[in-house]
Amino acid sequence: MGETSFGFSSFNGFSQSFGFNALVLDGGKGELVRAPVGPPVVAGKKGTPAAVAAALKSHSEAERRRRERINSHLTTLRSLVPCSDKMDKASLLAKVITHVKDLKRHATEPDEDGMHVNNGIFLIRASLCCEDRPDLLEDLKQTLANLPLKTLRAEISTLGGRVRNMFVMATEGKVTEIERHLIVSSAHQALKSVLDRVASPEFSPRSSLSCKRRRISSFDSLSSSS
Amino acid sequence: MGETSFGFSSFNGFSQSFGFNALVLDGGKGELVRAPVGPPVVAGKKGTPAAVAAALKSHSEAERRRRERINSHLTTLRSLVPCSDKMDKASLLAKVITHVKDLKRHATEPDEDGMHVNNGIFLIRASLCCEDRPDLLEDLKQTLANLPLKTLRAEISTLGGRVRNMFVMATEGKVTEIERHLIVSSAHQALKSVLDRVASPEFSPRSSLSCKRRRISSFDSLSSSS
DNA sequence: GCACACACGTGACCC
DNA sequence: TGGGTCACGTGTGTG
Repeated sequence: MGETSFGFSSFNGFSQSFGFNALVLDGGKGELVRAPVGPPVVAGKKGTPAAVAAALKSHSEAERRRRERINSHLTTLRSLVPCSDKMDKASLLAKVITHVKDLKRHATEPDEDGMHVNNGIFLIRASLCCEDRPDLLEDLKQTLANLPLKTLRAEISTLGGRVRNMFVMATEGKVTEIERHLIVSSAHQALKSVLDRVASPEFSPRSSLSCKRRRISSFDSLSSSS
Repeated sequence: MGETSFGFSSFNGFSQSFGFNALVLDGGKGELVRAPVGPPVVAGKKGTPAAVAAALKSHSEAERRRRERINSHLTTLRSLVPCSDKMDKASLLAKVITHVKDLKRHATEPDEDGMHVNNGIFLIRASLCCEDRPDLLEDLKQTLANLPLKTLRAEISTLGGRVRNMFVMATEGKVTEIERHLIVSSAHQALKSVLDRVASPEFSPRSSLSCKRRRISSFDSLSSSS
């Protein structure tokens, strides 16, 4: 049986290229493959040699299809998790595991701190509530454009002369923990300067700004003023 | 070489159990394994028979370790994605793919409507802001217990005689789109009745309730009252 | 018997 | 050169 194993092994290199033709070729040369050993070593157990050869072939083809199915899934997984190109199979799966865990973790604590981590890409949610002024929106737009973030969503609502803005921004690519803190603090700083430009604090005691997990919520600031 | 292949195949069953001992045994019986064929069939190409046997053994062991690594990752993945027990390898990977896609999709639309979907399991975020009263919390606790949801997170803050609650709740299992709507609306209804029990609306004009995407935000209600 | 899925050892290839 | 990964065919078990 060992011999037939080896013989078919070499033949199957061709069967991959030629597809079904190889079956005919294989069936024709089936005897040759088993020739090197004199006696019918183990193969005598089953039916005619041609039949067992055909069965073996369909078996290997099925196995090949199975491998292709698995590997195609692995490549789509590779495209789904970042930086997994040219990574070995086991490492890819390990990365998929941590990725799933990360995503799952953030799915169960939504909106806790206004920031979501997605495998190196960060989402920052900032909200801002203050008195309205003529060019506030233009100011905000400029400020956001100068940040190393792209704005995914923005919500603006006004009521009674006050304006409330909410943004969801994301880093352009993967960032380290340190870069994350720098970006967040600079975003906070920038939005704070926008607030300062609205009016002097003593004239606008009810402004609020939320960025990252430290939030001066609109609820708090408005309640304390009432 | 075919013979050695078959011989090692049977031997490896032991090597798995006995580990390194099998190598010694193998070195000692190396000749015996290849004995059945008289001439040095194919093995003449490389070094001493014992050497090639040792190489082959370490090779197959390395491959076995590789398989174990991959499979262990697959089993942890199986524990991570729901309903993937007793599922074939390819299907498992397919499920992992859709799972990752789902999680990713909801990671990029955070907090949009206070509800996150996770493969049939729904997260509902509800927040509630009103005047405090003695047994408000007990009332809330009862109300939530009667909903077909489990509470994942709860935040309570009070300020100036007002109380603000935030809950993240999840369905116990997978639910359909229709069930989702029913659950959400019943949750909204239940929480609304809690608010009504605080005081008559005319005495508590600044109560707010957020559930699902229709949100009477604290900002709106508080601003309108100021 | 047939179809399917898995683990295994092995040749080829790459550092 | 070894130590690693990969694809392959095959043996084997399950339905």
